[in-house]
Amino acid sequence: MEEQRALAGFAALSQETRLRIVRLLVKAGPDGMAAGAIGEALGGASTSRLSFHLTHLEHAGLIRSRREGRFIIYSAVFPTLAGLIAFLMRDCCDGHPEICAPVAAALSCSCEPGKDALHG
Amino acid sequence: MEEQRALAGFAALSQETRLRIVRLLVKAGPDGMAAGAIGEALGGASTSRLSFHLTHLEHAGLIRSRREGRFIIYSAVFPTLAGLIAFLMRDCCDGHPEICAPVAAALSCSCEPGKDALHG
DNA sequence: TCAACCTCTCAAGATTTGTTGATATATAAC
DNA sequence: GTTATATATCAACAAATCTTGAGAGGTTGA
Repeated sequence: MEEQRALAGFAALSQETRLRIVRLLVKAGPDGMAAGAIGEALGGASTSRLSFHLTHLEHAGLIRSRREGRFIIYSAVFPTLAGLIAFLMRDCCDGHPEICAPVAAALSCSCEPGKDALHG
Repeated sequence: MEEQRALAGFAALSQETRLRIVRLLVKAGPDGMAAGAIGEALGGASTSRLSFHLTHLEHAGLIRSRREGRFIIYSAVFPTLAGLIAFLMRDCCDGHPEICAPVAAALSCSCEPGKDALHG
């Protein structure tokens, strides 16, 4: 990932409504959620405001959309999220694994079956 | 990490000068760098501009400072970086490890000795 | 075709953020 | 104690961003 793309990603995540949308979609997984359902989950944002932020996030590559009937379904783009993290931490631990270990540990959630984030 | 703190963190990373500073300090590790050295590495930012961004980053908890003689040394705060990532990806893979695996892989740099990020 | 539904686009105003240049504070060297 | 070095603070202006409200584009079902 190059700098400009990373900047766009972090800028997209730096706004309350957008951060909530992304977290919602991260939890929703590949199925995603319709724009209206997202708006409801956020406690009722106006459609123009919601659309503004969804467009912003999509342009940053953090989410993508597909049409299903009259709904538009949004879902998280996990590789972009991964790219942001990788960009930020690149060359972090050159020769000193213990330095960025807490960062790596933050991600060892239930992704790896049988591994416990707290006690693994 | 709570939402407001995460927002502050991402906002801090969403600006070109600040993102460069953080990456510089992530590479520098615990030793950190003096403000002046950071400014030079950035290609010469005015002291007020540099100070503005360093203060912003410190307030967001992404970096911290200590005085050494007449220098002020800044260094990255890795746990905060880890917290940002964890906040973003929390509950990401509930029952579906394969979904956020690429995100976890992005961090399996040389942190874990003997593990290769590309082929591990 | 008409009506209902879901979502997007646009323009205007309000707010937030970043830059600049001047000045202030703190430490060190002479 | 005077000068040089290193960094922080302040005020003013410039620029980017967010919200609102009105209206338009597609899609579905009668």
